[in-house]
Amino acid sequence: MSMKSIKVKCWIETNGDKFYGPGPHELLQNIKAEGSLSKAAEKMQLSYRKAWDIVQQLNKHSEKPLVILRKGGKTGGGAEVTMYAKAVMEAYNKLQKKLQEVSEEEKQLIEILN
Amino acid sequence: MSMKSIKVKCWIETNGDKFYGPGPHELLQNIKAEGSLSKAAEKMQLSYRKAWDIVQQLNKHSEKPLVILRKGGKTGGGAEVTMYAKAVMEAYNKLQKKLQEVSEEEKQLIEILN
DNA sequence: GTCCGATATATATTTAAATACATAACGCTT
DNA sequence: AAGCGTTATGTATTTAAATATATATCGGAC
Repeated sequence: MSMKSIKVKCWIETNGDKFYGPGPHELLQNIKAEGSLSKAAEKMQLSYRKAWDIVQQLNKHSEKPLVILRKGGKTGGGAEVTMYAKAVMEAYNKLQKKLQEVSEEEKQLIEILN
Repeated sequence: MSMKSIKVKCWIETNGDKFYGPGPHELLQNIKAEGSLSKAAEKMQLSYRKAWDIVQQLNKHSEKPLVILRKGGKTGGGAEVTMYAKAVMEAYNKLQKKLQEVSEEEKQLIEILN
């Protein structure tokens, strides 16, 4: 037997460039949980440099900022996601979940392959 | 204004490895149209080598072959997709189309972003 | 049996992405 | 003013994917 399964991925583009997808989404989740960009990156085995770049792109192409980065202070600094980001994350979760459900209802392709 | 749009991609995995997705799908379409693997690859700006590898993986992980390659003969050789492949292609098209529709109905994410 | 146009396959090169590394800057604490 | 933990940023290195190149093979046509 072959054990085939359907996967779905969705993302947002702006002017044909990727803006928000699984990678940024996971990063935001980790920032929310850790309160630190470096820890968030480490958690998903991503270089800090790359994680920082992602945050720049997100904020640059968004009407309102998604992530606030602070340096210095008693904790050395930190990162947090905005309320706005939380709304985006939730809507994205909802869409991804729905798409996965739809793909699993549509059994035709899997049946043919097995 | 930001001109944001939702994109969706689906694919089939077997044992956690990608089996059938947008790339192979486009290649099969081109093989069907051209009757030649080299022409099919050229059409989508893909190296022949890579296209050939994709065909091997497709046939290797499928119950029935998806592509038949022939060498020699009056035309020098050629490639064709099987009836089975045509069924897979159609089912995949249908699923991809449906997912795109669902994603566009779910306006919530786009509304938030704009 | 030579030529033609396609597939078959190994190896080398190129390319793009990601990582690694190094160093600076910040602001609070002591 | 020195130390801390974090963000900030340029540059070098590594890695993986894809391509390029070269050559062999097949089988019908002439």
